[in-house]
Amino acid sequence: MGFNADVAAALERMGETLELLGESGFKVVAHSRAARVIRDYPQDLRSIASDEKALVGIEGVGKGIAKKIAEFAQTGKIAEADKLAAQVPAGLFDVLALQGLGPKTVRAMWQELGIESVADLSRAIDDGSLAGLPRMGAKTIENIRESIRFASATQGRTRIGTATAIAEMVLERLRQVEGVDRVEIAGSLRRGRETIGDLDFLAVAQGAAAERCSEAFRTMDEVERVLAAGETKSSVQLKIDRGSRSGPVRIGADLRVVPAEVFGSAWLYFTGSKSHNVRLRERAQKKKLTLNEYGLFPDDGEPAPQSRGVKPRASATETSIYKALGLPVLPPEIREDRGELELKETPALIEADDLIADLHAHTVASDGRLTIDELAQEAKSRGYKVLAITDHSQSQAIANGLKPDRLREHIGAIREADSRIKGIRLLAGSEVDILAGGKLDYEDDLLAELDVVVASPHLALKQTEKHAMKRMLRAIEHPLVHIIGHPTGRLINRREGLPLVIDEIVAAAAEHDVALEINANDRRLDLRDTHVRAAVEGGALLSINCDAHDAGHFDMLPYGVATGRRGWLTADRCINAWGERKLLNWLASKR
DNA sequence: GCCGTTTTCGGCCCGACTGTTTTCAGTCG
Repeated sequence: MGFNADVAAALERMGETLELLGESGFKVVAHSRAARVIRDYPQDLRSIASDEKALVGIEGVGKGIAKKIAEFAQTGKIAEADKLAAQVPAGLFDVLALQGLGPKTVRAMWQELGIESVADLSRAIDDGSLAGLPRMGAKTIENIRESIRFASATQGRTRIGTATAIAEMVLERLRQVEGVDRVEIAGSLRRGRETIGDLDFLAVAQGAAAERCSEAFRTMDEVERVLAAGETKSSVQLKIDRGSRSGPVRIGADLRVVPAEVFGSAWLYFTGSKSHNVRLRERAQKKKLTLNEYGLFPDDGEPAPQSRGVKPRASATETSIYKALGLPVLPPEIREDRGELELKETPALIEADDLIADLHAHTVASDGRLTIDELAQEAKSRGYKVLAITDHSQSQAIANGLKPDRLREHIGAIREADSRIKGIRLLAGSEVDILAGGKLDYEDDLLAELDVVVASPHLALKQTEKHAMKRMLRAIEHPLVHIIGHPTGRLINRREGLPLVIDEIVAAAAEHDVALEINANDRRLDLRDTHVRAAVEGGALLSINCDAHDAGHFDMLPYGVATGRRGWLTADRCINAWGERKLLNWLASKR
């Protein structure tokens, strides 16, 4: 999708290539780190690609990478990367991606046995030639066989909603184990990432209880494979059959069991992100301290202070460690090494309780499951004070979109319900299609009758950047539009969505006082976290909505809120978190 | 390849676990 993502992918691949060619690990890490920073960068780097000084100003980008970015902007490729890639068989990257196989082993397979793909590897297992490699015993081979099987049965990272449901099931089980004082989620799920690689759990227990906890974890019915079973750490692969069309969900899960006095340092460590942790350790080193999962210790130059009886400066809580490092306490969602260590105080990020309004919901009039009354009662029961009912517009024939006369009738029904139902304010709205050329799906006189216009792209989502930008800017500039719904139209793991230059979209939204949606549905989460960050930096308003088509969809609000928090969103910039009067005044100002 | 109020060269975060080894390399997070 955008330029940054393309450059990042090229650098990522280059790092893997260097790894397979046996280059220094530090060089590899430098490439993958630059790739990550560039992928997350809130501004489109194309605009500064010729400005080497500006590029080098980005953390993790030096002269070498800056030149590659400039080259990529000019020619669409990196000559050196292509030259290196030509030396490595393309199929080898899939081998490197297998669980348990790293660069050293894959390189040996390639150099010694001519293995160039997963298929080659399978053959080498079957014909016995793999066993000829050093350190390649029967168990290792069996593990590789299993990893190949697991990889072919898994499709990438798991959506946060699915991962949350599985994690809660595991939590409940572990919390029932006798003598286990506490169990918490860590890892990317705690940080609220849109997709989850592995589930991470942290338990507080000691002695026999710790063993019982690990045992309970490894013997759950859903465990398909045990990868590690140590004293403090267990690692498994889960298979959960949820009776869904897409088949069973497979996901890895790790459990660490620690005593209560080191809980904080362990939780910090296992929550990550990895690069946030690296930053914290660097910070610790500058203060002549050393940080690991057992605590923050004075650095005496020797390793493993915890096992030498050294007393930690902090370890029981995350708060105590951040404080001892001279940092504000940083919420998990922003622990991504995206500049959070520069913060002077804990940011007041938006919380679910701040939201008094949902401004995007569907009824049976189009493709929702609930009537106006049912939807209103559901929203009210969840504590909302304002609900906008926004059924689909006429072009969405497949979703039973409303023709103008039906919409006029619907507006009347919503107003009638609003006068009758107490305790929640109902607004008449529409989720209006932004047609391929940027025109809206209703005439202006009808749009003007609506309290809320959410303008969204649904069709023609494979447009070129040029067409997509023209289309979306036209919608943003429309004076009757309040919110741009799921602005890119992406579906996680399924569809890229429109290739938008996000800082230009943000600038236009800020200029025209239009809010950009964070659609909380975990299939969408659109805008995504890095886009939200760009919007926050660029001064645009945001709107977090559940896009409810059914009662249960309101349960997805936390994912939208987490995405907002990951983008450093504060309540004052989110229209759903404004007071009722301020919100209604703002909506009315566009009428 | 990146980075620098001790450095423009010489560092670069830290530990658990596994499997194959007689003391450790490789992988992972």
